Amino acid sequence: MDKEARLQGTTPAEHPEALRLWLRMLTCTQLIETRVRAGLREQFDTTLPRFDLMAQLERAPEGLKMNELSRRMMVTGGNVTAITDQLVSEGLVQRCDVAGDRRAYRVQLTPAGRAQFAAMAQQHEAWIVDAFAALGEKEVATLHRLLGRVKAHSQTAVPDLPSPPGPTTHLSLETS
Amino acid sequence: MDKEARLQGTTPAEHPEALRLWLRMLTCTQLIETRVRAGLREQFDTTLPRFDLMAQLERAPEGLKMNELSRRMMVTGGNVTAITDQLVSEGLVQRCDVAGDRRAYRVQLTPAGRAQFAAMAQQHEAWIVDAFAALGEKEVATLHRLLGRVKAHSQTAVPDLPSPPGPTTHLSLETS
DNA sequence: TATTGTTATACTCTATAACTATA
DNA sequence: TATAGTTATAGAGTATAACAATA
Repeated sequence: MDKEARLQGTTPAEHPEALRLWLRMLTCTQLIETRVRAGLREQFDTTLPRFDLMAQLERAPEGLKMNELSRRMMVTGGNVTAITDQLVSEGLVQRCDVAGDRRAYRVQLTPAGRAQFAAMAQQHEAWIVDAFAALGEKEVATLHRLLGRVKAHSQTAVPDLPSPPGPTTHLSLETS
Repeated sequence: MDKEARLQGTTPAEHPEALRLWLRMLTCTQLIETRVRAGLREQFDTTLPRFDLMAQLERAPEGLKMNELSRRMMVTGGNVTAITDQLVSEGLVQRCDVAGDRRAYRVQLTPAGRAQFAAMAQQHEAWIVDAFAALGEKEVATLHRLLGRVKAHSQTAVPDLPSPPGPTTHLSLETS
């Protein structure tokens, strides 16, 4: 590959700090995510995508179509079907017919699902609060603000990767 | 944005800022990671774990044992074998006998591997620098410092999850 | 018996694509 | 023909466990 030649001279390593920041951020994210996943599994026998799906429904009391769930979870349809099937079989969500379109239906939390989600959400928040307990209120705000800039830049830049392979999981919750 | 607020409204929510920060951080991480993965695949026909393995070797010119690679990559041995096999078959790394222990060997970058890694590392750094281009030097430093506190807290706390399921990938690079 | 590394297998999370049934 | 949803399959990335050879 002659790509080496082409890549020469792009950055003479002027910004190693960005690299260090990235690795640290990745480490933090993984530490927290691993903890959340383990907690969800051990305490609620569930997974992050399932939690995510229920979180979406919790915010839409009238229910969501598979369509909408897929879009909001940033995941393709087949996966949503599989997760929904599981949750239905456990009585946590239900599929309700949509009047006027016999192809579609709305997925809703059942009372049992709503109750379980409440418990999970509370515990989830506790994990997250703990994860950032080393920071003060102001520092959390600073972090949030700076990452907002990073996010905005990442989302607008690079139109040559328009519809990438897709996120790995459950990022859906950041709606902004 | 209003959806975020609605979500937080569901919980008693004394610390919704931590939750919002977490979701934003997760989004940022995934945006950058997705981009890096896509770039590695498209421009170098490789993956993040492969890149990570080569990065480890680049820092250890004398080579590393499978053992060491496994530990540094925070991944179990079978996976390291598989990745190493691939890289060997492409001539990017080689297995050298270890004098005095016929069970083990050292894995080293070949000259071709070293050359390819140099190109990849340069491009990788460019992606990362771009990802944080919205921030100034001081802000990058601030982020790095604050996340250092988060990391330290996450690593020391919660001894009840001693050896968790393990990270998803390539975090190894954060050595500190 | 302990350690190094390999092999075989399985699980999680995701994607693509072919398919059914409505519209 | 287009859309809603399902099914089947594949792939990346990881884990565990049984195994070989050597220590």
